Amino acid sequence: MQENLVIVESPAKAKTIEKFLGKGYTVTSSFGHIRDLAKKDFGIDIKNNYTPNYEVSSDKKKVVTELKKLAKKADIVWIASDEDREGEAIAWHLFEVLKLDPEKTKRIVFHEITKDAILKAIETPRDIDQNLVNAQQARRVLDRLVGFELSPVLWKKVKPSLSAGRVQSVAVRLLVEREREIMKFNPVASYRVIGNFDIPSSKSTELKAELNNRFKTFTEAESFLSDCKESDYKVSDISRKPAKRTPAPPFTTSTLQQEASRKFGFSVSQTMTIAQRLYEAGKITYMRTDSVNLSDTAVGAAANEIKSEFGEEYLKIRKYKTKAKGAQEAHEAIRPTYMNKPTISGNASEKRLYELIWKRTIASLMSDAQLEKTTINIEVSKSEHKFVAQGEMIKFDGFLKVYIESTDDEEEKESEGILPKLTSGEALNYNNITATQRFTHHPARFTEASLVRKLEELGIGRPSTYAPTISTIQNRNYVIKEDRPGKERDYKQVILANNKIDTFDKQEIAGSEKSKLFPTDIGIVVNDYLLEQFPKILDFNFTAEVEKEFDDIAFGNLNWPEMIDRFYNPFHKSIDAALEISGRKSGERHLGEDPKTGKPLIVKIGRYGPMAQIGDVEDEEKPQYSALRRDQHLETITLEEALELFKLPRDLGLFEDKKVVAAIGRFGPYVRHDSKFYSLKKDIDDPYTVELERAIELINEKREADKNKIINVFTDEEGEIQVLNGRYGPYITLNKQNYRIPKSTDAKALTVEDCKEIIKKTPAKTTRKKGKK
DNA sequence: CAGTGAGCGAGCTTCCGCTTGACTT
Repeated sequence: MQENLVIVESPAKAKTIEKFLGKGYTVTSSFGHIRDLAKKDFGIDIKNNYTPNYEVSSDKKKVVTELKKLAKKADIVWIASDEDREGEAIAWHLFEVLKLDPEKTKRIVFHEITKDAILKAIETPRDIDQNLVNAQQARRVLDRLVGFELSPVLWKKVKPSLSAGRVQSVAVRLLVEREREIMKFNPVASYRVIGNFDIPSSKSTELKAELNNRFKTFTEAESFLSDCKESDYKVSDISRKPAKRTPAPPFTTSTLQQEASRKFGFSVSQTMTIAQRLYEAGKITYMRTDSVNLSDTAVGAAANEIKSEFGEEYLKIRKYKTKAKGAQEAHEAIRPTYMNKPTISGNASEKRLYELIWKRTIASLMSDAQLEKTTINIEVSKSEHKFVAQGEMIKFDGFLKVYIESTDDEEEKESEGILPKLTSGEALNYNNITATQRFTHHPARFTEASLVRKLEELGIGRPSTYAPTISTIQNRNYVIKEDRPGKERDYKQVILANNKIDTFDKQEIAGSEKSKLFPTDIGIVVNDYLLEQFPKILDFNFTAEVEKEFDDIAFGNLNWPEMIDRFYNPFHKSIDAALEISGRKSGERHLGEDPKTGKPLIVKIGRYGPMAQIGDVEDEEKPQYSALRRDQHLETITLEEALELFKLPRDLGLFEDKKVVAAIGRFGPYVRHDSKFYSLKKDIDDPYTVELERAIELINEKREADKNKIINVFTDEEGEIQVLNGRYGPYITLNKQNYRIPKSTDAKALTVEDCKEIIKKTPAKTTRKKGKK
């Protein structure tokens, strides 16, 4: 019997396909790419027509040996990697590395994992498309050149270990520019007027309506309310208009990330981890895709489910087409494998994500919702302005029965309910009319998911890299994801009720943020520098432009080293030019003079991050330094705020003949005594005012707590072995290394020998390979 | 893992896109 070897990219896919093909076919996977450019010397021979130097990655050595073994045994090797650029390159690398025989190698592709599709693919094999492979090589080489030439410039000019690249640097730019827009933004106030009306003809109901005008000033609002006091009200006009709503298309990677973030607050990497588990369990299709397409079999299964669950009238077959820039359509949309399973077993997040995917997929094939929008105008006899009430009634729910897409708008949504029955000309009485001062909102900060959406819109990055990119810019400390409290803001409210107008001064919290991305000072300085020196790379259209050329290469109309050469020559010149300019980029700002010494006060990025400095390094007297606090930024800190920093550390006095000092560190305010740290209590202590007496109290408290922490101490020739109580239960510590105590051991009873035994048995800490997380 | 910020300098950092495990304090 003929032995066949089929190679796909993912092991989960291999498992499924093996079932379809049966005897004579071994299906295995390459686990993605098996080779990459070497790390040293760029992995590219630039002088020699950009010849790439590929190496089997260290974590792929095992896979490659295994594949070689299997290929040797096979009569025919079927390479079934994805049909896109990267997939074609994987096919070519496999062919090269496994040294396959052209006569015995066939390249096949399929778009859905069904028996029919796979059998059909096997009947229509083709050759490896070298043009498509070349387009990938161009992509790979360009990214390496950009990344490995730009990053070292940053090491010299800003700070070591920083990074830059075609994708990540644009992501940071988007955040920095949005942040600047927000800083510049001045909220504009206006008065929004809401009227609540009684309906004499039906005593129970009330009608809420908003004025079709907002007043710029308090005086205008107040004078309008005085007019209202003297006015009569009547329904002047009622209009009803039919409307419809259509469902959103099935999920792609980026839309799944957005909805999971909006509906459940998942980070993009959380969503991907959960989706990966669902995929491996065979519950959903592949989760890294930019396609909204559903296979015919899936549409059929979904149609059956809709008909039996909701009825024929709820079914509407639609064909979705992908619009995203640079989409490569190697897969289907993300959908349940079995459309007749609305729920699954699994943990809570797996269930939630699965149900979301099921609902979205089903809804995408359901009927439009039919609505009726009603608008009622109310005339005010003493004013030209009108009140407008809007209502919405669902006449046929259609897809709304299962799924409603969320939006990023945080604006409070006025629920547009059903309006009471009224007739034109009917008189109304006001119950109360309220003018509230409202403020315009600055542009929204990005969440992880909304940044992914923006990148996708620009055609930058791929489904497999969205989550890693978001992590990289956070790991480099260009960006931080955090909550920030809002500020208290005063606003005015004028209320007309019971024939009386009253004014209230009120407060609200405005501008609080939850789980948003903020650029850091480093991110801002790096972005400004890159934008100044390498505007082309940071251009939002750069990726789209090179993608066009990659397409030309893929069609065989452009030679890839030529394309790279045209890009590289001017690019490399700009690198040299940037390195010629002496000095570092520190984002230095001169804030003014220190009133005490008359010396200049500056803020800048120092070796350890953002800092303030009084005096010059060249002065006789050494400058004073202070790190900025976490909530302070180079661009916005004022002279007063910076001077405040130098009031710390404060000398509190002596305790047990040693100095006690109060200051603020990375983990917040603390007092230091005898080179030990004692945290100040949040909301109770203030480092600017705390007294010695209180500091001693804190020191004693901590000493007491530490007593309970120590179970036992032994002194050994290797150092001090301590048995301690920790967060995760008792543990042993020696020379700053911690060791776990086996369960069911009484920590108190451990002897020195027991401890040494445990230490010896603990495997040496696997020194994490480079690329710290 | 909290304080620092001078200067020297070995050796290292870094990209984007395919994939899945090992990591547990």
